[in-house]
Amino acid sequence: MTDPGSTCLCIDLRSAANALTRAYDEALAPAGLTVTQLSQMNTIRTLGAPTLGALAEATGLDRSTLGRNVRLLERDGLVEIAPGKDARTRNLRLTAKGEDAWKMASPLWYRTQKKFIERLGPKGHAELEALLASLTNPEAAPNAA
Amino acid sequence: MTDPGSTCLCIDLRSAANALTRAYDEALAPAGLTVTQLSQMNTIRTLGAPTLGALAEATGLDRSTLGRNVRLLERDGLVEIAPGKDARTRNLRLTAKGEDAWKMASPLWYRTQKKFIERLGPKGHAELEALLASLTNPEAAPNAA
DNA sequence: CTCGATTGCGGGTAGCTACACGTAACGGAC
DNA sequence: GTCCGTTACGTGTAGCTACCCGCAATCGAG
Repeated sequence: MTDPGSTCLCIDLRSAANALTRAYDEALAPAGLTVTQLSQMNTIRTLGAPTLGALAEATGLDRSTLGRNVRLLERDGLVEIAPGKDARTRNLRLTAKGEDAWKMASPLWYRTQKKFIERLGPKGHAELEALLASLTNPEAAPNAA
Repeated sequence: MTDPGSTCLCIDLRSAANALTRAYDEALAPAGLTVTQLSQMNTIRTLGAPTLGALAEATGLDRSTLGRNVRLLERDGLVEIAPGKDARTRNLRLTAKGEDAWKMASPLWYRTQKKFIERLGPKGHAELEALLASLTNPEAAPNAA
C-alpha cells in the first residue's frame, strides 16, 4: 500500500510510466539513448524518411515536442534533418552513427521489455495493451457496463 | 493501428499517460490546477503536514522533483512551506486558498475520472490498476504463465 | 498571375521528472 | 563537549511534453 488515497487513474498511469521509463533508460544507458529517443529513431526508421508532422502523428506527440527531441538527436549526430521537396518540410533519417546506436540499443531494449512482460504474464500483457488502447482511442473501447 | 511498430510497453504507457494528462489538465484548468498539482495537494492533505521526503515517498517521485513542484504551489499561494521542528525539514500544508482550489478541482477531477472508468468498464478498471501495480511493485505480480 | 487560406515548422514560455553534487542540521560514539 | 556519519533539502544540469503565436511556403480561387 504505497499510496492509500491515490486511485487516480491518471496519476497511477504516470507513476507506472515514470517507473518504467527509469528502468528502460537505465538499461539503454550503455547505448547513450533514452527510451523515447530509441522509440523515435525506431519510428523514423520504420516510416522511411518522415517529416516532423508525420512523426508527430505516428507517435501521438506534439509537433513542437518532436521538433525539440529530434534536434537533440541531430546534435548528437544520430539523425539527419534535411529540407524536403516541399521547402516547408524536413525529412528525417538516421545517420550511420544513428544506425549503430540503434543496433546497440535494440537488444538492451528487448531484455528490459521481456522482463516486464514476464512479470505481467502473456495474458496480462495483452490485456494491458488493450486497456491502454481503449484509453487513448475511444473507438477501441469495449465499454462493457 | 495508430503505430504499427510500437508495442514498446514503456512507450505505450507513456503515450497513454500523456493522453490522460492532457484530458485531466484540460478538465482541471478552470480551477487553475494540473492533475499532478491536485494529486500532490491531495497527498499533502491526506498525510497531515508531511515533509518533502514523506511526500516524495508517498508519491514515488524524486525529492528534488517534489521540491520544485511544491515551490510552484507555494508561489501561487496554495501551499505553505514551514520549517519543521527538525531544522532540516519542511512541513507542507495547504493554505486557505489551497483548500478552496482543492474543493473546486475535486468535482472536475471526478467527472474526468468517471469518464475514463466508464470507458474501461468496472472490470477493466480493476484489471488495469492491478496490472499497473504489478509493474511498479514486483511483489504484487501474479506472474501467471 | 495574384491574393487569401491552409499547411509545416520554429521559438517563447511553462510544467514535470530525474540524477549528481553540495550544504546544513542532527545524532550517536567517545 | 567534540567529531563523524547520516539525513533532509537545495541547486545545477538535462530531458520530455505541451500550448500559443508567428513566419514562410504552398495551394486553390478568381
